[in-house]
Amino acid sequence: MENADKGNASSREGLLLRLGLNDNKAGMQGLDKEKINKIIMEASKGSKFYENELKKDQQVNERIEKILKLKSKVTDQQLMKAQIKMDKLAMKLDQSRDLSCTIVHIDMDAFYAAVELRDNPELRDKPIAVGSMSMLSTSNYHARRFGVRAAMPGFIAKKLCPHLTIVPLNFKKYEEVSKEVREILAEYDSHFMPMGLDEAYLNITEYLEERKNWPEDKRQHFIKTYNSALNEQQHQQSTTQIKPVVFGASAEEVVEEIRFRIEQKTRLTASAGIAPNTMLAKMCSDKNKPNGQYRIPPEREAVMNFIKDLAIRKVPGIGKVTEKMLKALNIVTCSELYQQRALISLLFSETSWRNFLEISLGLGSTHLERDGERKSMSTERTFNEISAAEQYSLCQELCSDLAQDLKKEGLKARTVTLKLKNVNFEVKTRATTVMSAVSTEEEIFAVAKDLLRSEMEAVAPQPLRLRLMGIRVSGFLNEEEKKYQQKSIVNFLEPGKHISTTGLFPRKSEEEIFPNASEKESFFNKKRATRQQTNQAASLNMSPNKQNLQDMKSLVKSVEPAENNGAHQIFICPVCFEEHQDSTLEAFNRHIDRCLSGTLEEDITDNSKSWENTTELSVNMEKEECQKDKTSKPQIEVQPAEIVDNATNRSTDIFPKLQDDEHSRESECSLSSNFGFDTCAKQDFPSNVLSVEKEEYFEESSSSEIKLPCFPDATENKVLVCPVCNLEQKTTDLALFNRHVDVCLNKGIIKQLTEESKSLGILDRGQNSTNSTVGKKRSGTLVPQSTSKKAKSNNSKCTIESFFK
DNA sequence: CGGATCGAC
DNA sequence: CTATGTCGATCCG
Repeated sequence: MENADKGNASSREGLLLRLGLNDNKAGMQGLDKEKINKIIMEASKGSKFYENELKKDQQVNERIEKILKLKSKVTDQQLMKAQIKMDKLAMKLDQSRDLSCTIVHIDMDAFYAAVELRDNPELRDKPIAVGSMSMLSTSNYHARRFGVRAAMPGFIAKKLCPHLTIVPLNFKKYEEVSKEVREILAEYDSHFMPMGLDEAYLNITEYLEERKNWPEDKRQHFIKTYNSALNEQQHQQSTTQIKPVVFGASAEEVVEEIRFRIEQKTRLTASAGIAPNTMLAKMCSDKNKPNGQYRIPPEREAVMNFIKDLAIRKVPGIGKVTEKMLKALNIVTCSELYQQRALISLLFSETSWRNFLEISLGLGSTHLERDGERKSMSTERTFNEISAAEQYSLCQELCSDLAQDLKKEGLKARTVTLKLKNVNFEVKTRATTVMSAVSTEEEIFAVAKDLLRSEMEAVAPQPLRLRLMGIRVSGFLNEEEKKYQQKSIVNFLEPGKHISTTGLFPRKSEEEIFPNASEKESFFNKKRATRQQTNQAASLNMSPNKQNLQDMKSLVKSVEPAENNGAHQIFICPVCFEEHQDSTLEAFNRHIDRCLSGTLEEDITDNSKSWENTTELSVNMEKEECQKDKTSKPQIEVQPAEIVDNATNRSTDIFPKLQDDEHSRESECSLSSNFGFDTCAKQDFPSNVLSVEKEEYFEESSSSEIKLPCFPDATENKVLVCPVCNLEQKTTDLALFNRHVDVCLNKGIIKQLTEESKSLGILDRGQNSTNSTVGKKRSGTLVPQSTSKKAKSNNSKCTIESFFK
């Protein structure tokens, strides 16, 4: 589905984006951008929703300020080091670039709206949107000219476009159509990956190979012509298959064929992108939409060209917040993202900057991984404010729905999360992980209800004023765990009983708080009445408070007389899952304690250990176990460090003072900051100055014999580019170059831009933007520390306030 | 683990 | 009147 905000990077600021303001290319019949913005603003102003948007926007601004503060503390040395690190990585990535795949992204045009239009010819040529007065899923292109977009509430859309027809959602229909489309897609790639109902990725690499040998008749299709004046049945009769069409074997023609067949079969159009990886393919499908396609040929240069001036906002995974943060760093396009790689690596998390680097090199995944196992399942509902009793009922209903879904997939979950959104649109989530996994309505509700109650108590005596409630379950048991779960001691606790990690104090029962809850809303009550019976018994509260510990003890003990008079009670340790025939509870407890402490050596008997201790411990234990599993993530290394030279095994200072010639045994290594977009340096740094982790260093040095890739238009042999100012140096003399770098570092030489650099277009926008737009739209272009501090403060301010004027 | 946030459809 | 529902990922504490 189209994203309301996408393609809108040039719009003023984040908030406007969030509200769905958009540009209107040449609004012939529609509204122009100014009008659209005004209307949306008027409709939004003062609403709770809007207030909350302001708040969120403010939070983003605070994040930006933090980042800018961080930036101002970055030293030139750090930057330089980072530059080298990133260049090395960039080169490595570039070297392993895989252009051998042909990935296709298919995107149905205005899908829901198109389906509705197809089935309702009267609506043709009218602006329509699919959804409700409170939320639109999509709109047709006609409506978009009025600024009506997906994710916009219908009532605002109506203000923008009073003649707008809003059609309610028909999910079943869309699913059917989607299925028809998928049948076609499967012929080209049986492992294609659907993304929602209207999009899919295909890897047609293999298919293309096969098709090369196909005879013409296998590539032939027939055109059915539809007369829109006829109805469906008449179509069937009147369409004789006449004109044959033959599609070739090239990627383009194959995709033409796919789109042709989709249109023939569904009478709906699709757009498509063809590229060597998914990221590019996705962006390509956007390029000639609607009803068009675009291909990036599998050449490095073509990729780089496409990426070059592309707004980062177009990149899948970069949303409005990231866009705004990068914009604060003066980064709007992908080449700017590349240029700032050193800085970025110091300001963002490793996963983020690695991602950014790959984006800026036009890299993406070349294979379609089928989605792994489900991680969570949830359901949520928005409603008008309701009473506390109704909130409980609703909660139960959600649990019921969820339980049904869980049943379909046969899943059991360990974590239950309650999501609440209050009438001010503030969202809160509260979660508990239980020892005994849950799957039935009662089990889930037993947990969710406690969470809900806690939240109620937190604001009491005020009621919780909610507009949305949701329940999510996660932490699913795998097959093995499901078996264990049946055997283990937790089964002694009745299903649904849980050991809460929160709420260590006794709570009032539900009835205490809402004495007449069951008398209030009759409609909820029928269900409720029946459920409560089953529930009441099972969920009297199992938080590990003292009262409940009693319950737990008695639960365990209660099993004992029945079987064998307590003589040889069989317990299953909740930690190691082994069976124990301890004669007493204490003995068993000691075992658990040992298990928990990790030592199964002979115990130092401690009779004071109680269930209380063990249960608390076992909860903590569970946590620790989980944390052990997590792979510790590597820290970003900013400190000047030592690195051991592979060959000589001696420590060398890492700071990149360039060594003189003789030491530079070399492969080619770029220090250029305009890697891929402009002329690049091909001079290697001596490897002992490389500021990378050791492993990487070794890797690199072992591969340093093989030829490193050339960048597209790298022409001359030895062009040195200063890692500080990003400029080419005319000299090839390392000593001279070093001096330049030193000067750069010491004095912040950035202003001294050479003319040829300008003409190459490798300059930062910020660096030479002394133009007049500053203070208007693009206010506060960020300039590297040395030149302007005013710009910075300017920047953080240019948000909503300016809009109000 | 729990909570908040982002991003996509 | 009237601003979604579901899911995965990531970051921080």
